[in-house]
Amino acid sequence: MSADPIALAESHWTDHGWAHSAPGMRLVTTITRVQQLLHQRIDDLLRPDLTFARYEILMLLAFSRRGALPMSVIGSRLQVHAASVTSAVDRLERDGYVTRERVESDGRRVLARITSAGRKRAKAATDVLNREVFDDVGLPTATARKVTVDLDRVRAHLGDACDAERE
Amino acid sequence: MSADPIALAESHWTDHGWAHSAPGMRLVTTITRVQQLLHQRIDDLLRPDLTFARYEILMLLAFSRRGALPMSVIGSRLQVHAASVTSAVDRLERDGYVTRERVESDGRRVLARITSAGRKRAKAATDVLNREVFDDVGLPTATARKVTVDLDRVRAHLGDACDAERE
DNA sequence: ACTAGATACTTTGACGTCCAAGTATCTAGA
DNA sequence: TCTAGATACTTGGACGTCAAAGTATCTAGT
Repeated sequence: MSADPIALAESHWTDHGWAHSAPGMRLVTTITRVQQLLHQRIDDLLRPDLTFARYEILMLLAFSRRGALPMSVIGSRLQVHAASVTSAVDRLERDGYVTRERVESDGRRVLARITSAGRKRAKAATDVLNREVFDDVGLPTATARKVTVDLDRVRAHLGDACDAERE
Repeated sequence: MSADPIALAESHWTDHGWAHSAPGMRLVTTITRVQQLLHQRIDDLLRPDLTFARYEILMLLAFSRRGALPMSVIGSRLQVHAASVTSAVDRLERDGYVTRERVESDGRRVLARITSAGRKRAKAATDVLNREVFDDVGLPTATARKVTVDLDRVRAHLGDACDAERE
């Protein structure tokens, strides 16, 4: 019997009469585990002043035309809750990578703006992540692309608007 | 241009000269997003008394020979930090699904034991998750298996001991 | 001109993640 | 017999997730 906890769980599923659900269960658990490993690795590389969540916000701002975006747009683009954006931007502001300013023409809106220290940190973080994570995820590029296409179908199935719907 | 935030990010990556890293970045971000969607869906189905983390512990105990396991074994099997096990078992105990008892022969060890209410809840939760998530993840079974195999290679690459190492 | 409803953001709280530190117990070796 | 080092678990804290609620601002319609 395998020592892999996920393979073990699949065996249990089958033994208990849920063979039909076992492949789906194994895929879901595997996705959860891979995400956990990736995030541990990425957070290790970005420590102590960045996490993946904060890094994503910095990159979004770095890519934007004026280096600033309303908080609601950040939440929408990263597909996270407004409260999560508030929390992460709080820390980026604390560390001097971002500033916040109210939009004069619409008092409801807050712009998060990347600072030059933030741009510099974003660049350094990207260099590390490209080199240590993204350049080699353990699959040949063609396979990585194929897995992404398949996972886009899972995203579409779960309600995400993504490119899988255009195929 | 695509409205998919992840596809957009890949375009930015390529535009900034990081084309080599772009497929890896897209896969990593897609895995993160799929995991987020899956967990939102699963937690919605298990609310209000279970989360995926707690459900996994219940299933581990339900599958075990005596319906009880030391906390350290739970952490090891689920590959989470001991403090996370403490937190989740606290809540399972609060809700009457699990009890805790110190091992007489080894005072360091605490056994978590599933109660009959816990078994019943685990069964009901499995029925719901099998029907609503695992039976149809948006991919044909053969494709789901193939993606799992590929993600196992990513796990192995990141240091997990799993079946990918035996192939 | 006014207001109900919508939008934007923050705050509070629960949750589970990990890290670091603390407490309790066990054990191999001297 | 004793103790240093190891093991097991809990606690405190930071973090980011979401839900719910609160506060502030905007706007379409009357």
